Amino acid sequence: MPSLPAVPDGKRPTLTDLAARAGVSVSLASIVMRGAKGAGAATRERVLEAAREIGYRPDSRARLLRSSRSHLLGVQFDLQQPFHADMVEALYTAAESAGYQIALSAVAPSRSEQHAVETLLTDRCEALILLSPHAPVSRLTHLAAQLPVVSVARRLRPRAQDVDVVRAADDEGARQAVDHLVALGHRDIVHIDGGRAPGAADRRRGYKAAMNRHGLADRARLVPGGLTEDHGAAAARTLLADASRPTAVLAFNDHCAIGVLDTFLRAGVAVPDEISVVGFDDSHLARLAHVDLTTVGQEVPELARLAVERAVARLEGEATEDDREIVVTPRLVIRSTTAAPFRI
Amino acid sequence: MPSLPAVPDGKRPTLTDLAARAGVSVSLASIVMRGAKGAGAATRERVLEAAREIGYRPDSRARLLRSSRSHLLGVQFDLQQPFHADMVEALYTAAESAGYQIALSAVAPSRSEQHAVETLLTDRCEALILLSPHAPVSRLTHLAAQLPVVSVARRLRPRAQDVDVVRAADDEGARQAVDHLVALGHRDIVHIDGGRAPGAADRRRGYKAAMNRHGLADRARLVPGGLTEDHGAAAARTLLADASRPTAVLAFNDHCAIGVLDTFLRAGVAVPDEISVVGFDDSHLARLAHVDLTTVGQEVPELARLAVERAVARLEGEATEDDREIVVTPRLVIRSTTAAPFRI
DNA sequence: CTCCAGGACTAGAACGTTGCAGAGGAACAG
DNA sequence: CTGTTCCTCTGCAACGTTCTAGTCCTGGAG
Repeated sequence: MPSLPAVPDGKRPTLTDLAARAGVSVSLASIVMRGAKGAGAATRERVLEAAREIGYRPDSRARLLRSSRSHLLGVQFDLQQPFHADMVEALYTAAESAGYQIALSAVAPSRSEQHAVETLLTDRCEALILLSPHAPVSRLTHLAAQLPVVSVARRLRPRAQDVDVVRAADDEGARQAVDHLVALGHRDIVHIDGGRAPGAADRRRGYKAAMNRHGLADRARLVPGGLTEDHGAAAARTLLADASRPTAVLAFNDHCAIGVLDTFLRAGVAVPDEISVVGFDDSHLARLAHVDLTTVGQEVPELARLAVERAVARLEGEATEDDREIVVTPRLVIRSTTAAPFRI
Repeated sequence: MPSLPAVPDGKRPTLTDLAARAGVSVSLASIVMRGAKGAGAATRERVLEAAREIGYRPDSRARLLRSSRSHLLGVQFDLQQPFHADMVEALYTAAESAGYQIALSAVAPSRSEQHAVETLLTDRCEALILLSPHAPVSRLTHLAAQLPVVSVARRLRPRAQDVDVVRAADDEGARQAVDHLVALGHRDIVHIDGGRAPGAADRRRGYKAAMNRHGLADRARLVPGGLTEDHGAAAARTLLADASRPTAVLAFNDHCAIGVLDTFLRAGVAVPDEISVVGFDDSHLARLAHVDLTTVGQEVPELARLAVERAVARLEGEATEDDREIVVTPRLVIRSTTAAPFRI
């Protein structure tokens, strides 16, 4: 015999069941359940009581089907990026306070962006918030022809038609980091970059510009890196093998910086005594007590709030056409991996 | 070619639009779009072509509303746990090959489990897969009275009524780790535990039992730890402050182990030369080239497959009542943080 | 030639909601 | 007492699908 149905009757209770139980019409039950006005206090209480008794739960699909607005924002994120995890959390609360809901779709090695977006679309999301999307600009514009699209943390150049961008000022962040290091007395500052990752080009540019401005153009040096600990570790090994070791390193992101830290540690190079390290993102990794990494904060809650705000503005037709890009100034968070350089 | 705006009036195209465009009835268009049989080859092609032209996309909400089955599995996961990220990825593929879809709902400091489950329920998920849920057993059984519930990685004792459990044999994993260390020649093996975290009690038990079996009962030693790097780092500091330092450490999970590694590194204690370290989970953290942590693998794809399989079995009434718990044997992955102890 | 099987196609009723157009009353102003 | 207004409540038609029960063919068996 097949296992017993989860619920006695097997069926999940509907508005009709609820209405019957409370002895009112379906419409009235609906009114009560969504807290609309137009129901008497006594009846309201009776309906709510009945709902509790039979364990009634509104069916969001039917609800959304009926009202043409779904109030759903689709969010595409990468399961392996802590920065995305932080963003998703912030997006939940930002969306909630704007009266919207979030539908998540994950990207992973075995699940492409294309696939992720596909499911969000069939779920009838009204707008898409894509975290550091890698898709070609052509695909993004094609999407944007169908519904509002916000790209977070990935700058689009040339600006993609109809695609909104919310991002941190990566160049400015790199500048802040360099300024901080220079103020401490550093002159040999290396940047381990992020290759083709979203934001990497801007961080490179900001780094170079800042070095120039401090008259250190000839000391500027880029080392190829990437987004992961492994990339950082490899770059750090390159630096260690070198005759002239820098006194400070600006890594592409926190992950990368941690790879750097770890490699230095293993090689017996003291941080920050012998070398200073700065990360980027201020993800929760950086905040771990034993890491305590100086890093450039991306103001996650702010980015999330703006992304939602922009998506909603497009949906309600409030946004103008000439402010497609919102840039948030990052904020340097000084912790314990930077200090004045070792003087000879 | 960049197709033109979906439909003149800006509305997303529906089956009716598609049918009109292709010159067939709505029913037939539906048949073609879901690949059912009952349509001629020529017509089929014509409808598909029309769908491409107007950019038609089925509306999953309407679809699910109509067919009483939603084929949706709700997954609750923690944004901050890498192990969960790995599981989610595996769940996507497992569900897909079982003909089901996944709806994600995240747990985070600012978003409770209760809230996460709430949204999954209103989304009409047919079953719930909860990754290391912390909810009290009473709430789980209450949920399970409404729909099939699978708890992954959290053992429920006493067995909760109607709740399925899929988990790794945590005690067995701890045993494997201890056996490995003993085989290498270690005798002073410490376990940094996970407190009240799901699985922690079993790992403690497995550790103690293994130590007993090797006649090392009097050397067994527990140090309070936890799930994060910080917990591991704190525990490691305790060990370092001690007069008699162990030669090997079994940490509660990879995160914790990494905190331990880092602290040892900073203190100039060489791993594995002076002390061996073993983690738990084989999350991608452990696989990073510069970490290369010996760890107990949880067989993520297998856990995911079984969780989906079990949920589906309940839904289709195929599962019996007396095999509520599925236990998967973990597998020790030996990397480079373990070696024979330093001999005096 | 008749009959029937079966393939291609269609009409219309669900699914669980919400929104709209009203039906009854009670309260109140005139 | 009449008319008006407001409030509570109801019935019914959507929303975009799928499903059931057909209709209308074509062609092959008898």
